[in-house]
Amino acid sequence: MGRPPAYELSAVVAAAGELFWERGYQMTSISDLEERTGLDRSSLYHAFGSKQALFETALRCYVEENIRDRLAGMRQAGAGLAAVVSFFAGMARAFRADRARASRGCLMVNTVAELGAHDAHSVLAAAAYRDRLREAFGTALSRAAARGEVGTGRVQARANLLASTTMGLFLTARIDPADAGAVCDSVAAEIRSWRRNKLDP
Amino acid sequence: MGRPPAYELSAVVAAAGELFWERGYQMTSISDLEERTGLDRSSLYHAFGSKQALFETALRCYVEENIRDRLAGMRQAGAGLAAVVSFFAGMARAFRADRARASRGCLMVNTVAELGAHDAHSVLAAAAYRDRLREAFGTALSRAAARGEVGTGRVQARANLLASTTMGLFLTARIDPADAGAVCDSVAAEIRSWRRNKLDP
DNA sequence: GCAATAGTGCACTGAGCATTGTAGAATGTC
DNA sequence: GACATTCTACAATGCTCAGTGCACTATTGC
Repeated sequence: MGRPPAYELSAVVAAAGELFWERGYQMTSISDLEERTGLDRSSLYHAFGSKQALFETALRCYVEENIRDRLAGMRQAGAGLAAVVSFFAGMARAFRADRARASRGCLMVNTVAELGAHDAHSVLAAAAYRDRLREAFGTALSRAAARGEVGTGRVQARANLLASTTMGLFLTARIDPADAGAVCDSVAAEIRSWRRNKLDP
Repeated sequence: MGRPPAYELSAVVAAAGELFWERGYQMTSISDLEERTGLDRSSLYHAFGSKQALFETALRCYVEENIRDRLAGMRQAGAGLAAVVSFFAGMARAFRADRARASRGCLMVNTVAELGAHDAHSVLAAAAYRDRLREAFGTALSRAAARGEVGTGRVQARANLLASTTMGLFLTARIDPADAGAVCDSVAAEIRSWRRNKLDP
């Protein structure tokens, strides 16, 4: 009972996330959020409690929306080295497809750089994000190793390296999206060269 | 003539840079800068004109102080693949030696993530920073190729990739410095594996 | 010592910020 | 249709911020 909300919560969170993604946490004011979401500040505070809480919700939503699908290909049963290459090919495509969007980089990456040690939550969220990347790369590389596509020795080290590289790509995209696309191609080429030579022992 | 300054300009710039590095541009207030530098805001404004101008000066100083020496090893005449490996070994050492400092990442990386497209100067500075990294990696890899340590085909692509990876490492360090050290080791291992097998054509 | 010059200390300004309070509007239940 | 409940609009709160104005101090050149 009571008056029904005039908005859809998920749409508000998504709109807020876009704004935080464009401008960063601190440069986004409540007034900006009012304008973008169409809600009055009183409604925002009623629904989320604080700017910080809205941001955390938006960040969580962002990660789900933007990462899950991207990593899905590497978690499939048939995934292997090609799936890892595809991930970076997809990144390259995304960077080239929408320059403006690509130049925002990644909200999670931007957040850890902006708030870092001053906000415990963002460090935890960033660690979780990093671990999801690592796990996905690790899964695909493990399968590649099981199939003999690559050696078994450096699977986790390489997965961690690729997670770090992915974050670096988002930063590179903030400097120049088209250039970041080219670096994605280089990463893909490097990964392809991990393929064990059939003549090797 | 006139009253002499009671401070040393370079020390003030360095102190301001440290603060910006710890807290980021926006979270650093003029009051914070007064406290850290020991100068009154009137002196700061007299010397630099604005918070933005002080930041740009501090950023320039930071890049010179922190990057030049790091890259020096790769610009020497005798540099090759080992110099590139050494660069990442040095990064690993630094990350492990001072956790608190390492968790600040890199001021330039943080800045491009925080201010990004909203401050044209920071994008230009970041591009220059990226290009310095690329050039240093490119120089060392070219020499390595000339000596036959690695193939000649992917030198610049790999240099760009390593520049991107380096930025990713600084972000990784913001999440967990010790872990970033481990990733540095993985990068070094990967680079070593670029060494052309002596039995190859 | 007496200008002229340059640096400093302190109070102040106006703007913008996140957050809150309150009055009213829209719903369900009886 | 009255009530409880939930949402919304708008105004105001107290606070911090970047930047400024001004009186004062320390120096140089004469």
